[in-house]
Amino acid sequence: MSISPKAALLEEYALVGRALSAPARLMLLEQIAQGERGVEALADKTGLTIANASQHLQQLRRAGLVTSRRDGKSVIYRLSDAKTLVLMDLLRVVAERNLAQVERILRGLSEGADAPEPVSRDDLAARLSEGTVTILDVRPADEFALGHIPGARNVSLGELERIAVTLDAGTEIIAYCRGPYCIYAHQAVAALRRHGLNARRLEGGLPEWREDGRPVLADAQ
Amino acid sequence: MSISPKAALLEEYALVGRALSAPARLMLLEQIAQGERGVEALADKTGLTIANASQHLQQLRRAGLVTSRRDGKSVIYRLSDAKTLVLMDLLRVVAERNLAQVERILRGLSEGADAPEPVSRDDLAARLSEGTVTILDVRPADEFALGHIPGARNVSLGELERIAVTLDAGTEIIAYCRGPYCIYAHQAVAALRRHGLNARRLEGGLPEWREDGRPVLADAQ
DNA sequence: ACATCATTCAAGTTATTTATTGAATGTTAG
DNA sequence: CTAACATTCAATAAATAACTTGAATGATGT
Repeated sequence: MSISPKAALLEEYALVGRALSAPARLMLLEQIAQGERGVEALADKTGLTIANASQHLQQLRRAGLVTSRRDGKSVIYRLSDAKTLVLMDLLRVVAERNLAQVERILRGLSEGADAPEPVSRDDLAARLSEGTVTILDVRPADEFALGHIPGARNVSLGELERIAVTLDAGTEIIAYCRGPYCIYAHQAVAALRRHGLNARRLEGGLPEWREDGRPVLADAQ
Repeated sequence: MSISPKAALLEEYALVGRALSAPARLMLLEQIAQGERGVEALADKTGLTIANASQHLQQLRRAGLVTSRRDGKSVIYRLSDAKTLVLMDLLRVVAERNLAQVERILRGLSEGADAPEPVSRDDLAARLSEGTVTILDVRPADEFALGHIPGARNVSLGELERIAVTLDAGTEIIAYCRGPYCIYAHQAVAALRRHGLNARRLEGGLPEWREDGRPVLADAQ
């Protein structure tokens, strides 16, 4: 303990903050939150080189945000626990609350259409059992396969325009995607509303839904 | 919006993480959590130069963690809201849970004496009304003056040895300091226990106590 | 044992961040 | 208006972090 313990402690706490300070690592966290994955899959999804992704993942692990295990030839990364999700969401909440820039970006996604308040997960759960709602999962098919809300229909943003005309204008549509940092649901809701449909966004994404202990359907591996 | 909105958003969220990635800024946050203060006072307390502190404070402000207002010649900084405290504490929790290094540093503070579990704020509040407990505030006098738990006695670590012999071995002693990152209370409890006293640490510090909506006594300014 | 595959390590380059210094800004008091 | 003061800005040097490339490690299957 050559330096003061106080400074040493702050250094360790700052390590956690530093892990959250690079967009590349937030992207990785978002992906890992969809379900555990190996380095190559994560690198693919995020557009990072494998070596680069590996290094970022090690930083996340050192900070205690993710853990890894070896599965045959692959190393599988997953979130350590729910605290990582809470941290990720707090980052978003603080940013959205205080950074005018974020407001502008999110408003830009709606392109004129007014974005309605998101639906809470409690509300959706209640409505799910009544069957009075259409749920759209706007994530890529492979993430949908790893787990999705029961009854949700997987639609890519590209297909959305084509599918919009087939949807019932009377039934409310609720769209969700990856979670705090994902903008697919924002874009889907805006597109649907331009078609005159009654669409809203789910608060949070699949990781938060799962974390609530609600049912998640996964395709057999 | 020259780059993708997704990347722009992540950049903004990462800004919040980056603000939490430097020990100097965590120190500043800890100080600001004691009560609002001007740049010079914060620089003094943290040992930073004024210009340096000013720049760090602006980063914290850009990230939305603190806000500032002008009061005469001074610029006063304060925490934006309770979310900042939650973020700070989550950093500590994640670090303590996963970083063996933190464990070692904290254990080193106790120097052999086994550290008991901290007392919850609920427990302390209950015991306060019964008057069956001695509360020690081990922060510097000026921070004590800005606000402290009613009935607490302000004692510096230096005075502690001298005062230990005057304390009743039968009454439980509860020590607190600045909050998540402060180690004074750890050290005080260790010292008192070496004197055979029944001492424990309060969970969290003054900022958390205040945030709970509990009474705080401040000396007249 | 050998070849193969996924991941990590190591070294070098580029880009960011930090701390310091001195000047500039904005506010109050005389 | 001017002087005094607190803070911020600007420019620099030093320290850190990010990304790339190619080699090394570790596990699996033949």
